[in-house]
Amino acid sequence: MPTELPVLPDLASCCAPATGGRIDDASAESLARMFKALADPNRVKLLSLIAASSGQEACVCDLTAPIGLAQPTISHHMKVLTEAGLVEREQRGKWAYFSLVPGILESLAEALSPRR
Amino acid sequence: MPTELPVLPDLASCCAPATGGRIDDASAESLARMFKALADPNRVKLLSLIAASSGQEACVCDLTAPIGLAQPTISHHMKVLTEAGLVEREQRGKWAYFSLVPGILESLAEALSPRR
DNA sequence: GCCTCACATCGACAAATGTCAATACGTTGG
DNA sequence: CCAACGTATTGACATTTGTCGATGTGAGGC
Repeated sequence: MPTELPVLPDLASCCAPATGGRIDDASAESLARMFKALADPNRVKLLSLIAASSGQEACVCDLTAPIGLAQPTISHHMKVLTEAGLVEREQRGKWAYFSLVPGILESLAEALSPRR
Repeated sequence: MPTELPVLPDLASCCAPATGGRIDDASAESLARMFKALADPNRVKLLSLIAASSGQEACVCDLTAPIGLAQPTISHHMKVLTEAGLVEREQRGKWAYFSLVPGILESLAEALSPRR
């Protein structure tokens, strides 16, 4: 099977708890990679918009106006979110629909919860 | 009351849920600011080390060796974490002790939890 | 008072990031 | 097949970021 999948964080290693013990290098990097995707206010807004949309999905055309950035910039941010494993992309006709990866935010939240 | 507090995220606005509705600009920026502090693997490791330490606290001298970075770099990362409101700094004698801000990770986790 | 220790700040540098205009790509409708 | 539309990619640019060596600062110990 193809190794070297560059960013897609397998859920197993992505969400080892950050607290409650010394974290290993791989887990720290997986976690940091996902947090980095959330480290931009516009990407937080994008996620929020998608989560608030009916069906938990939205296309780029729905996101450009509320955020107030140019279309290529929105595409760039969506690529970052996708490669971080936070959203999924599905092409339907001319439109690209993005939706939250099920359970990913819960997993992230779990990684943050202390004590376990 | 003093406005323009530069980074310290008052818990009220920092942790408005990112999902479950369109987030406002201020909340998006507060959230992004905290995620940005977590967006570096070495800072994730630092938080993990502190959380795993007895008494939930550690000084810089305890953190330098496990992370494997120079002392000024550790100090820099701790400053980032402190200014993001994730850790607190307390000077005791010659040492600077850092500890997790109580409840902050839970609040962040809550902001990530969908549906609310 | 000095010297040492623990830590912070400064200056510099390469690397990564956010943004946009211009352009390319793929799908649909005529 | 051609034109229009929705997105993605490219190239460019200023800004930010992570890192370190050198230096500054402040508290204790002699």
